[in-house]
Amino acid sequence: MTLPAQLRQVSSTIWELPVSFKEGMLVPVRIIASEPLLATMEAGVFDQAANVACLPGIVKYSYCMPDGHWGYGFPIGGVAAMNPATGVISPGGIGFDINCGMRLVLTNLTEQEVRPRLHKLVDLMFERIPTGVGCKGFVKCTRSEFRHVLEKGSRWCLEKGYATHDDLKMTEEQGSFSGADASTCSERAIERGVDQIGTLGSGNHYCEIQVARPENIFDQETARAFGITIPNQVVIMFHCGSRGLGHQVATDYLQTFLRVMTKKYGITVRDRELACAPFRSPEGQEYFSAMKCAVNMGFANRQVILHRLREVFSQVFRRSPEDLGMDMVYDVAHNTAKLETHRVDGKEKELLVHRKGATRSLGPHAPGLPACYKETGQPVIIGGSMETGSYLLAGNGGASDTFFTTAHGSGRTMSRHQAKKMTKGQKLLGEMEQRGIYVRTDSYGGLAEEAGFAYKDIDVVTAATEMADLSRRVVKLVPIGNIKG
DNA sequence: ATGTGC
Repeated sequence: MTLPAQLRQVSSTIWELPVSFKEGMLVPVRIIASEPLLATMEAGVFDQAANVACLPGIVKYSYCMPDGHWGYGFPIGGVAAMNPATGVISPGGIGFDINCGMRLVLTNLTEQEVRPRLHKLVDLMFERIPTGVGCKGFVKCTRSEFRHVLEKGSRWCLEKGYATHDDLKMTEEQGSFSGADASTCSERAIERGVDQIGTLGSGNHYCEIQVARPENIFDQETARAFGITIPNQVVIMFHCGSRGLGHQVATDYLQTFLRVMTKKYGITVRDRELACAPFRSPEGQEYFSAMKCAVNMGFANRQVILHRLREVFSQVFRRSPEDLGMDMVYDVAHNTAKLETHRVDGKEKELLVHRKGATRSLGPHAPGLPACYKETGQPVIIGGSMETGSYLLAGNGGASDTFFTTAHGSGRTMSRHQAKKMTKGQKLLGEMEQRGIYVRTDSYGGLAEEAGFAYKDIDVVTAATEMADLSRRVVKLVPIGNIKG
């Protein structure tokens, strides 16, 4: 595709569109990418990032990460920091799946120990962790109890025996965003979410058994600090979010914002999908609270899935989760908005940072890091396609430019429809099995949509984040077992 | 992404 004529190369990994690119732009666009990745980006990405640059209160740049692609309103991979006093909050800058995120869990097992029981393990995971559209979890929860989940996140899990103190320590914001008031979530949102705690969902959500092969370790010292200490160590990575609850919250407030944005607040946007409200307005604050509830649902969801995983491994290997070393490396969200303090033009400022398909990436010594990661920087978990593997990285100081943010995944290269035309789920499953990856899925059609060829090369994406100094590669993790929605 | 969209 032809790049916009006004796109200017700032460095080997920074590409800038000036405010003259589009009428109404308040700040320039900055695309962070290597040249080959930039060439694969759709025209829509530049257009959408430029639309975001027009949003009231945006500070510094409208960013797009190296895995950026076309999304709802904002590009996926979009990062926008707003001045909270003058700026807006926009659901399109967070995504429908609020607190979609990644969790990585250690074991002290090796691939050699797991292989003989892999089928049993994956089958039991598939049985115990509900997958697919509309799936329900095992946690029986009244609506009023569910409101506690929304207000407390992982802290609720700790109270109910689904979490350890260490789990909370190893979760972004300790698995609980403060200021979540469940009364800002509609009854419909609560209805959709109440029986979905501990469920994986569908689409690109998965739970994977992976191996850290010695030849895939990029940074031995940091790998050790993150708990990767044994050759061919088995780890578990999973990807899911806040399910129906987050989706309904996004839907509800998009509607509200469309109603009040122009009429009440006089804001016009370049695209209806950028519906927003002033952050300090009643509507903006209500959405911010409901979004936090969805964030907490996302953390609780992943925490209960971890609880089930511990039971499954315990049953198959006849050892306790402690004995199996099933400790968390980290849990990090990639669809949120957060009030954070950042240094802008030499001054500390509080900003509302939208990250949509973009991962927080704190560098060494950043406040908010668990003590054990002070020297290494934050573990960053980037999921690739189910065929090609995923990465554990570490946050770098250089990410301060992007408000401490890096990429989140591979990014699709083709539509789900197109991918489904190119292969059949059952055929793919057989091919993967031959290559030593055992997969169970709720939907063969859904599996075909997630084929490796439908995604950008994760090696290229993570290399670009390293070149741009946003995060550095620690270890590539390759799949041997996978359950999918 | 989503009790899947026209």
